[in-house]
Amino acid sequence: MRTIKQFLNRQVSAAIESCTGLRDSNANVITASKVEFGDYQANGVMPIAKQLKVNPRELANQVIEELRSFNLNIVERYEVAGPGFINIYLSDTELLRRANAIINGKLPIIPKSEISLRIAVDYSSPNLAKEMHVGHLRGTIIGDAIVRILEKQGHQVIRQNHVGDWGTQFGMLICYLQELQQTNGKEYPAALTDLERFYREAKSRFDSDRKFADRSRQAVVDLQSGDQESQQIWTQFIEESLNHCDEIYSKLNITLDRSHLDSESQYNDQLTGVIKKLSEEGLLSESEGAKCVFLPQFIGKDGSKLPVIVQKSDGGYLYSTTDIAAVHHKSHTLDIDRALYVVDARQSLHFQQVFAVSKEAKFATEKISLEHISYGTMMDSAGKPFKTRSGDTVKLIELLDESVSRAYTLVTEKNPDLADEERKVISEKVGIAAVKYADLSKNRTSDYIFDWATMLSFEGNTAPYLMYAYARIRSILAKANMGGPYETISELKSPLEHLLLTKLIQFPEIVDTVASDCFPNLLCNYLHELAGIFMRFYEECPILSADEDIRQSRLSLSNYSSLVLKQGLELLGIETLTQM
RNA sequence: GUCCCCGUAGCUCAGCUGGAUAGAGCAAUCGCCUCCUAAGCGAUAGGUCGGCCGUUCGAAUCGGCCCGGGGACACCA
Repeated sequence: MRTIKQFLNRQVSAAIESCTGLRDSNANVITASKVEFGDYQANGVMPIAKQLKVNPRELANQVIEELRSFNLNIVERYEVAGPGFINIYLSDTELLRRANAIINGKLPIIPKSEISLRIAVDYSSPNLAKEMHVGHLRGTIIGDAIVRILEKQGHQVIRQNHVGDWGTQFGMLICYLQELQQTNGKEYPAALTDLERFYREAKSRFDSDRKFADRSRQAVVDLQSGDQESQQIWTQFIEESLNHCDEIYSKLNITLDRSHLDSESQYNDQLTGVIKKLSEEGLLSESEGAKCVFLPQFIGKDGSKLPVIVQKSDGGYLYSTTDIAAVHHKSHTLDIDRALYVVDARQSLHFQQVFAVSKEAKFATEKISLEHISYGTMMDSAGKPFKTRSGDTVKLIELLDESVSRAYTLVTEKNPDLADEERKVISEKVGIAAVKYADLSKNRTSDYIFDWATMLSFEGNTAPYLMYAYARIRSILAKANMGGPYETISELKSPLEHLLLTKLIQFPEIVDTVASDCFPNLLCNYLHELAGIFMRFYEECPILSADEDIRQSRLSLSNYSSLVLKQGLELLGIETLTQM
């Protein structure tokens, strides 16, 4: 199943081939940049005319003649414009036919991808030594949206939450827990309700008490060599920490659960194998006591070769080693086609190195596509990394709670007549949605300025705007009180209706783009534009008071709008409401 | 020093493989609720797209050089 854009691209390209003999040319069909230019425009003729040294407008005319002979029923007419653009106007009849098939369920809103791939997506990946903080928000939200989109397209998605549960700091935490256990008996899990504080206390012990620090280092060794008591405390700690994560995931409507854990500790027993293989491949060398891989493309500070250190001089392993082992696991055990790593942009060098070493040493199969889906840092309104006034990281749970409580204030203000219970439900959804959407709607690669005022204004290009649009539609459909099913759009009377319908039918094109490029903000932009067009339609075109046939048609168009909005928001991990 | 990212309206940001007169939202000013939810709609105002040069029918987009900001760069993750 192809989208209209893909279809037109192929047709225009074929027409160009008949006119010029050039095969597989880029027809460059895009959504028209302005309504005056039709629904789609093909920009590909001009570069080709230039290449062939012919007049671009003349070639465009020939291509159009050819296209007309194809008799495409989706196209109403073609026009040459400007220096050689081909403007394409879609046929309302055919648009209606397709739209109605989608509304009544004969065609899917989002067609399945032609090929179903096995795709691993690493995302969220909190460090279990601490509580999740705002720094984990982006990766978690963006990753979850990507996962939902890929799954919807019919790919086999394997979520991987690569939690940090094996680092050096766990020795410190285990030791501190042991201390508390000795003084307070079995009370110790209570101390873990505030992991952040627990970590700070342990850290300050570590920094101030030499003996404690030594015991901590020993505890890491004990833990990693399988000491029973250390393991037991560690397990308890991890369990408690994961409970915190689960609470966040559930609050944020994130699809991750315990079955998606792909923890660092799982790779512990594969690390020696990684070193061995690297050595066999002749890639391993020793430098200053550490085992390293030097690849020519990585240059360090003073122009010297930059190592990928895979084993420290004290014998310990690093996260590069674990990540390489994980690539092997994805490639050879999970048979993955595409591996996405939704991780902070600051780790891009790390991933370049891991990917390069993995390919070089054949930990990666030929077919696997390793992609770092990087995102920028979260900043405060002054452009500095996001911290509390006292300089601590902001706990994610507190941020979410604040958003919900601000939403509650707002709902109460906007809709005071609603029962308190309903206002609570609405503010839960709206508060969380606002946080998620504020993040998703920005290009992931840029740094993100987190600002309560902007995000919680609940106006403009925000989740509440989209949710409100949805609630309005549902409200009309409920008021129509005809039992539905509102499955037939029969005519497009106003240009706005044509615009709205065209927009709706383009939904799969955007989903397709996001699936390949992993930029969820494109979907946000689309939904915002769609909601905007609907709002205009709503203001300008009477629905319930229209004559019967138009009323039926507009209700169906509204119904279609609600289906797409709901589906789109769902793909972003945002829930809808029927009233707000 | 090397490499990577960024610089678009007062603020926060879009701008898809170069495409037609650079778009939203917030903030500002002015209109629109006896009418389907005003968390809305319309209108006005606001830009030498950091700078210069180049590639071409066409550049915010591609290339080069500068300026400014951020990040990464050997035993943390």
